[in-house]
Amino acid sequence: MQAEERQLRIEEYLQKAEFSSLDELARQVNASVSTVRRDVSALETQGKCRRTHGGARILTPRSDEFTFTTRDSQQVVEKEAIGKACAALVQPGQSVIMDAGSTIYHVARYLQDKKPQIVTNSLPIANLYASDHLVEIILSGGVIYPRLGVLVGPLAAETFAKMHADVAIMSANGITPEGVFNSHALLIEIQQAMIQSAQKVIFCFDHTKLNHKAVSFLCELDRIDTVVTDQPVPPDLLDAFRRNNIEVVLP
Amino acid sequence: MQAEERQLRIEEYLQKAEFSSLDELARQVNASVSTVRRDVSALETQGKCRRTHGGARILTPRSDEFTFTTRDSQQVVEKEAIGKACAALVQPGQSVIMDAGSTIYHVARYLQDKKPQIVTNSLPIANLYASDHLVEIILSGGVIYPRLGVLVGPLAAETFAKMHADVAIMSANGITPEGVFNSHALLIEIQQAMIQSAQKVIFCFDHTKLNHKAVSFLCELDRIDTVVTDQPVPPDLLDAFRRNNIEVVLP
DNA sequence: AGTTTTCTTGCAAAATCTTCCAAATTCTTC
DNA sequence: GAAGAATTTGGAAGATTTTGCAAGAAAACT
Repeated sequence: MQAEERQLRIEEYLQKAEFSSLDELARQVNASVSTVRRDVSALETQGKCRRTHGGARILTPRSDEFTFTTRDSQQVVEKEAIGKACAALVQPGQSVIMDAGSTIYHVARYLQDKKPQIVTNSLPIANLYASDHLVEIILSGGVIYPRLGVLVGPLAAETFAKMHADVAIMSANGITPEGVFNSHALLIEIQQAMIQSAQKVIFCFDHTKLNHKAVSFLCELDRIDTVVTDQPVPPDLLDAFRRNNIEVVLP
Repeated sequence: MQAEERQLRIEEYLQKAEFSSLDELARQVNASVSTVRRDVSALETQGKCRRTHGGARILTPRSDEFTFTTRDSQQVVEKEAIGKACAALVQPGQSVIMDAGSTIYHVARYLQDKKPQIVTNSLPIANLYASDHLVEIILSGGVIYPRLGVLVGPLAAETFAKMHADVAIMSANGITPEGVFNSHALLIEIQQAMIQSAQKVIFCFDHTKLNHKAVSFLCELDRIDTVVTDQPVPPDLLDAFRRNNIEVVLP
């Protein structure tokens, strides 16, 4: 590949991913880490991105929850790990319903090789693969919920009610032995439709969500097939998981 | 092969590929790398491409106009003018169906003050106002058409069939006294649904589209209420407009 | 403090560029 | 049509750039 083409592709990839490790970039453009490092340095002098330790990021991150701020850089690492582990559960060519939310966004980033068919109401995920010919994206309709870039409303719920997918990859605000809870009431109905339409249901939770309860009830544990999380599950919750035949996956 | 023909084909190939190595070009035109290198140098002095190490690239990055990296396309000035003029036709608070396409994107940019409710299948327009609380965006569902960022397919058509809006702001590839034409067959059905669902239909055409015919028929002139364009309309077309009570708006 | 990861620097291999030359092609002139 | 001149083409030698790797330095994590 040409040097300029490589740099352009790095730039484009960064636009979508906001942040990327040099390793990941090297894989993306099929070059060595050294070369990518030099490319990123060149792009930095052109003012097109900023180098960080181990990677690069775009200058103007999107102004929503997907922003990688230094504040929750720790969280990002965990979400990356969850994302990678969860993506590994998807088989090549499967149809995947994907929830909106930053954790699920990180799952999406690792799905490219699986050539999946993704059905989602998440604008960031849609943008991630908007010009990728390997990944087919079906976007639900709906009203854009400003800050989050999520499509909500009856149009979105209808879309998922009509769909059938192999897997649903979901997230929520909390999970306890009593079930899964979310704080965005607007999303509940849509998420329930997503769960209804999928053969297999995978939930992703970072450890802060375990045994945490939020306002609205989303679903019973028995609808869940797999939980992906980043730390060992507390005993009482693990018991509940066992009773409901929920598989637990750690990175 | 003639030298000129070779250079023409190199130029054409670059237009398609955006980047190419000399090796690849040599294979394309069936000549040696040395020869192709000279050709590329010649094309560079003519200002038709730029040499890079190991290859060449076109000067104007192939901005699919829709690509989210806000790269500029040709005729930006005209499109801006049309966009501004067209936006002025929208009343505050109206519901507006917006077609996908670069011209309409420029209309969208000037709509913020009108606090409109926008219904669209254009991902770039959706992104434009994704985190704006003044403009409500309803995105149609659908499959993302890779490089264009347009939502297509039955889901999209259905959405518009169910909608009702005050205005539809549309574009197409050409307009003649016989009607409006577009080249993307995938979009025709969706655009027809858009036109059907709107009280008032506005079409935007830059002057290159006037009296230009494309593959697929989109609609008759009598469905149009207003045409916004950037140069005076040719007499025969203007006659047809008058017969169909079409108002013409120039910036 | 010690371990791991990443960065820098220097270097050698690979790829590419320039320059030059000879063969091939085309053009000119007779 | 043929001989000679001019141009184009393909390739080779040496210069230059790019690339990937490795060792020590710096930074981050535990």
